[in-house]
Amino acid sequence: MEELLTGLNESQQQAVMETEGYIRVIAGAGSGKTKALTHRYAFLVNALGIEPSNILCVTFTNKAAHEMRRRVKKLIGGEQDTGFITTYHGFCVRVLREDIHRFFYPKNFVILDVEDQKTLLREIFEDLGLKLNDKTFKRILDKIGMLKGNTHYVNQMITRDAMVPLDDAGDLDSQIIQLYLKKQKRVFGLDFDDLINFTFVLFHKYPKVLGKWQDRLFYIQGDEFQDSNEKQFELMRMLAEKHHNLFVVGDPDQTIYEWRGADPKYMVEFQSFFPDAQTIFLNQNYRSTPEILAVSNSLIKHNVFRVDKEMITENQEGLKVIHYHGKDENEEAKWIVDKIEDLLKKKQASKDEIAILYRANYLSRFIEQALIKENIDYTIFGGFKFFDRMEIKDAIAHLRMIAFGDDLSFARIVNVPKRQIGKKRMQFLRERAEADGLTLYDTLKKYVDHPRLQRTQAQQFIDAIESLRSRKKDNHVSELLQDALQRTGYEAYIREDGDQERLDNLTELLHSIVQYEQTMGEDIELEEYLQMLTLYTDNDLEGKSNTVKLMTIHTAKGLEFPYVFLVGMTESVLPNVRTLRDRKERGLEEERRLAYVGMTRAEKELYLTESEGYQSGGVKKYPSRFIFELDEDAYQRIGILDEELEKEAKEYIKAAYGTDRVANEQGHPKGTKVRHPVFGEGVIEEIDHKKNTYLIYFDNLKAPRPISRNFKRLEVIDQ
DNA sequence: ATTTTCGAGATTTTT
DNA sequence: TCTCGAAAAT
Repeated sequence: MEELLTGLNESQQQAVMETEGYIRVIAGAGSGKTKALTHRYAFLVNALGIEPSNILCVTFTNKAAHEMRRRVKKLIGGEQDTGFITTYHGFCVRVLREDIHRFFYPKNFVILDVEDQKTLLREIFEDLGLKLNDKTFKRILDKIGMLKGNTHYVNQMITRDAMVPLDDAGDLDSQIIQLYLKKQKRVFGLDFDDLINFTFVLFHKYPKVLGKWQDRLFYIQGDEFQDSNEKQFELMRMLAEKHHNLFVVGDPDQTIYEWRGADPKYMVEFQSFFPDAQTIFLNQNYRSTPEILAVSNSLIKHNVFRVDKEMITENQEGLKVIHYHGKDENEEAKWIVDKIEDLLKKKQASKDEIAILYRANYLSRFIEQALIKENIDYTIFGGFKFFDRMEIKDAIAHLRMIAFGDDLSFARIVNVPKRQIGKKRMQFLRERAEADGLTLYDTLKKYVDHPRLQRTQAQQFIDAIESLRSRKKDNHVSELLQDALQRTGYEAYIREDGDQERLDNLTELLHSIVQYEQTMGEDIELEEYLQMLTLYTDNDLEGKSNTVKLMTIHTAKGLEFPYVFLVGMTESVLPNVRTLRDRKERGLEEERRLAYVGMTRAEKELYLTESEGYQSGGVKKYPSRFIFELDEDAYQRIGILDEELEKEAKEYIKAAYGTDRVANEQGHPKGTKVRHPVFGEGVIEEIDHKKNTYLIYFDNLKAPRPISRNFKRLEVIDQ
């Protein structure tokens, strides 16, 4: 108990021991959010004697869940099962594994990832004689996504009955969607949205099931709550309805996922959802120097839609934040790399301590080139992932074939290595499967002696799968995989290909499964393992050690680094021009929060860099408005930003959509009566933010005139 | 007619 | 770096 509270300040202690009821902790960057959460969990277990299986703790990423489990285990002892420290989706899978059988789905439903969805759609397109391009794919997927919230859709998916068209508009898209849903139902597939939607329907349709889970979960905790969307919030609210213990942690200033449905209102207006809720503020920053904090604070203050909170710190003073202005990208990159070498040599910093953050992935390019030139090791995060690799997907498909025998896995591996089952024979199988209502694999078994399947190695494939299936129960997942790759000839196939890297990857996969078995208990069911695996994306930061880390600001969320370079701080990149166009003020504020998140990752030193030149479309580059919004005495500028350019930049920013608050305050609202030195009196009809003009109807003119908002000699007429 | 090449342009990402 | 479309080459 003592131990649980050491190293915590008063408000953190309060947050830990405040155990009953609805509690929100509004905690700024670097204030120990995760610490409060882990310590509270440990407090519940150690001091109050609550079983971990009665505590649900949800996070957004597996990585966060993993980190949380690690830290909790340190405090409560490693023996205990912390399985309910998980992601929203992970939790839904657990619920569905227990209760989805109430629907027509089997316990071993298949979780579809994006690639699976693409495969299904591609098949449909091929059948229709069409080609599926990325744009169409996205559009259809979008439309399907919209349907997922529709109860009618879910109700159809959970019954044995055939699908009824959702609308009879009959345009090509809806036909395709109809076919898609039919296919999805046939493979017992659930996509990521379905996991949450089905859980909802399950809870609504079967109050007993909901009751069971409510009973079980005495305490519920939510991390990064400002990023939860309606469904996630609703799920938490439902589960907490019985015991009324919901404890959420978040920072509204770090909401950076509104564009994918997150709504900070669940955090900000927590009190209105739960009137008896309590609020605890954690506003001491333990991460950054006062200088870094001052700069970040001065930026975020410009947001209007905001719960006001100023972060403070008692940390030692450090270096002033630096803004570097370069003449072009190469100069910017060069300066950054020089600075890094400086840090490495003069300050004995290690490469691990340095991070380079940017708005969009393509911005890493120039930095990369410069780093290569100077021979500095680096790692880029957020590129391709281990589990996205072809050979890994194939290997997993073998396992899925043993466990589920689903059409998707079948199509993936039946002809790898070549078994003479190409397009034509696949087509035959698909037709037969459709007619007989069987899976592709069962169809293959049934028709293996059919003339159309002669001179194929179908029988060997069937033998391999059957023999593996018979041993499923008595073997560990890792052993099964090893055997599968041997027996089907897949390993030999990769070996012959001569690609050592692929072989190594397969070995690594085996290794990771063994590790998984060791942590989760060796008798883990194959089916469950596969479902968890689909939800798992590795974005393990410890990948390569002692390298400079490059990543987007989004990826850096929740992380901290002693030295941070926030690069490419160019107007229209950060803030991004498309965000400004699409989402107006809300967009601008989210971009500002993004910059804030980037800055507050830094512990010791923060560098903001940007450069002149031209970007796509020949648009001249100017420093980001966020640079100009910072307190001038809070940072130091390096590089010459001449007055002319600065003036030009500020004009440009004013003219671009989303003029800053100062300009708004200076401007006049719609309907204001004004006097113009030439045109005389008139009324402001419209305000065009893009062109930075008013549209004014003058009493003496027939048509309205656009007048610049910067025009100083426009007087307001008092009434 | 079909493939290849070359240059320009680029949100952000998890489950 | 990756993707997409137009122009060039087969």
